[in-house]
Amino acid sequence: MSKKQTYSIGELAREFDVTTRTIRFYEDQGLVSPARRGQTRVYSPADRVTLKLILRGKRLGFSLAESRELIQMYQPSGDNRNQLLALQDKIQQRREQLNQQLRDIQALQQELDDADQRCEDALTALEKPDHV
Amino acid sequence: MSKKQTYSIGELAREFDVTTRTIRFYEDQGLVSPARRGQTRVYSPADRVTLKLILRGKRLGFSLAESRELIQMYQPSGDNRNQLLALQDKIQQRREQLNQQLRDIQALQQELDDADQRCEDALTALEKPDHV
DNA sequence: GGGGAAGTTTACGTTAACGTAAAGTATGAA
DNA sequence: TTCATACTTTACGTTAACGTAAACTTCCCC
Repeated sequence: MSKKQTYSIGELAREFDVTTRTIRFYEDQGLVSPARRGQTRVYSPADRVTLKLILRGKRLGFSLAESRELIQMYQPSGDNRNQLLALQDKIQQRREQLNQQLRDIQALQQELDDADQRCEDALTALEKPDHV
Repeated sequence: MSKKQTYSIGELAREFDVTTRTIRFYEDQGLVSPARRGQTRVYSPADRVTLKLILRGKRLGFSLAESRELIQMYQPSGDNRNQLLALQDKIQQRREQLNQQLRDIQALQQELDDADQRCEDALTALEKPDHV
């Protein structure tokens, strides 16, 4: 009725612009565990979300190990108090890392603006060589 | 009068929490070019800024090649019009990449908040087992 | 003048994250 | 039936970003 319920490995590879090798590698590393129909992998919408998380992590420079942690934060095995507290600790650490990245991005944006301005100035100087 | 004018490789390594091997490696890759006093490397404040840029790039998941580009944006060889225009193009591409990272961070922050909330709920449920 | 600390070069080793190739299976169209 | 396409496993290859070790010089201190 609504969205597609399963995906082939090729479909996901095309959608996320990675190779099937990459997706199988993530499975090797225990990041996704698609169902099987015979030999063939069958991915659920939840698997697709997991892939999205991994690739978003990649764009932020996360290693696969870090992304694995993020994914586990999504499925808290909420029976043990200490595990939950440890998880909150990790969540807090991630928050701080993200805030650092935010500061880095803002600094870089400022510097790109400056660099752009210097380009403009240099171009203007080229157009009007001795216009005082 | 004001700040220190030169730095040894060891000083910078300590300040930025990397090994001297790392700093020499960056030199190998053409990212920094410190002066020499005899054999010994002598780093200027500008070299120090360059290192800062590299490490900030690292925190954002940039490769050294990408950081090299960023550094070159900082020192525009402002004599050629086409080079300047190409540089502005690259600056624009970087801007877009940073904006993507911003969106990724915001999405992740939201999800971390959700995950944290689920932890809280699970913990609360543990404390008050059958409080209706 | 003998350490010790910090610097140097050279070079092989290591890890992550896939790439690439080989060889086989399944399935639908012509 | 044969061909193309998409899937599978297995396994060796590759690149980036350093780590690590060896062997050497310089300088300072007691």
